[in-house]
Amino acid sequence: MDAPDILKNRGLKVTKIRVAILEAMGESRQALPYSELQKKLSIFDRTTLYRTLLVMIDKGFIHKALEENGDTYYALCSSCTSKVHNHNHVHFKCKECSSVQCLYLQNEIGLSIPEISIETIEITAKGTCSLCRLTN
Amino acid sequence: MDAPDILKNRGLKVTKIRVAILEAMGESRQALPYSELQKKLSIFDRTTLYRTLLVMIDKGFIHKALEENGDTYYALCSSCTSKVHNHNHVHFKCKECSSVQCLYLQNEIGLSIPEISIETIEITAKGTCSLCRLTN
DNA sequence: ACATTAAATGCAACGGTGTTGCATTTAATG
DNA sequence: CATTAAATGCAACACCGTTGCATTTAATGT
Ligand SMILES: [Mn+2]
Ligand SMILES: [Mn+2]
Ligand SMILES: [Zn+2]
Ligand SMILES: [Zn+2]
Repeated sequence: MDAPDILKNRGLKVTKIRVAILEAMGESRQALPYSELQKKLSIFDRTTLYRTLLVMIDKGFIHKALEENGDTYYALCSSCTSKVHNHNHVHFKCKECSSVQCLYLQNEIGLSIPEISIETIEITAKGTCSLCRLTN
Repeated sequence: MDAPDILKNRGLKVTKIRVAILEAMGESRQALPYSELQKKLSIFDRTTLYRTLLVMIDKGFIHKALEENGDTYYALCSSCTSKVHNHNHVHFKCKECSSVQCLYLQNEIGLSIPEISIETIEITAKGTCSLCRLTN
């Protein structure tokens, strides 16, 4: 299913920038830093990009995978809706190539601390990705 | 041991802003967002604050506990040196009062994924802190 | 195909943060 | 107290987050 259909099915207007964002993120298979989205979508005003990202987060199309050193990495959601947001997966950043990806694992990771009520857990792993391991 | 001694013992010059940062963070017992440090230390130029934070991270005095929505939370290190940085602990943010703290737990949390070599893991938990739970 | 309208867009503008260069000041040392 | 490497303050620039407002556009019904 292509980007315009995805948008229609979820009751969102089909606009150029929304299509462009979905296509850019679908191709890369990885999280994209804001700075790169900005470059790829430089035909659009950055305010429009900013507001579109807000909408697409809210509607469950994308999520923030990582915020680091002022850059924010965005990734496609796997099963979110405007009502239900599920981001209980691991984010991985390669120290070599700086790529960021979502890792969907089998076993859930839980935490329990006395006195504190924990609702969500975010895990960011860092190391060397499979591609960079081959290169070395 | 007070802030000037801590700095001397680690071979750093005792300057006003370094003392002020150590004291501000020591009192709060929590991570402080950059924005708050900026306010508390407004007598200093913000470039100096910026560079001092860089040095103190490098020297193992403080670390970034959380980066979220453009604000960075800094916390005191428990046992880091300029050579060895140990941040394998959990960071917790209360959704009620926005406080951020370091949680030093017993059991280590490990992750293992085929093809990928994981070196470090960062865990951020969110929920309601003990103080806010009492208030509710 | 065309008019209607709510939503989306582009532009301007402001404040905050990250970052660097450079001249000046200061903490440590003997 | 003199020396000097380190730290500081100031200026400057780029980038990001955010908002208001006027204009354009996608969707809908006729
Ligand atoms: Mn993800
Ligand atoms: Mn910490
Ligand atoms: Zn890599
Ligand atoms: Zn709280």
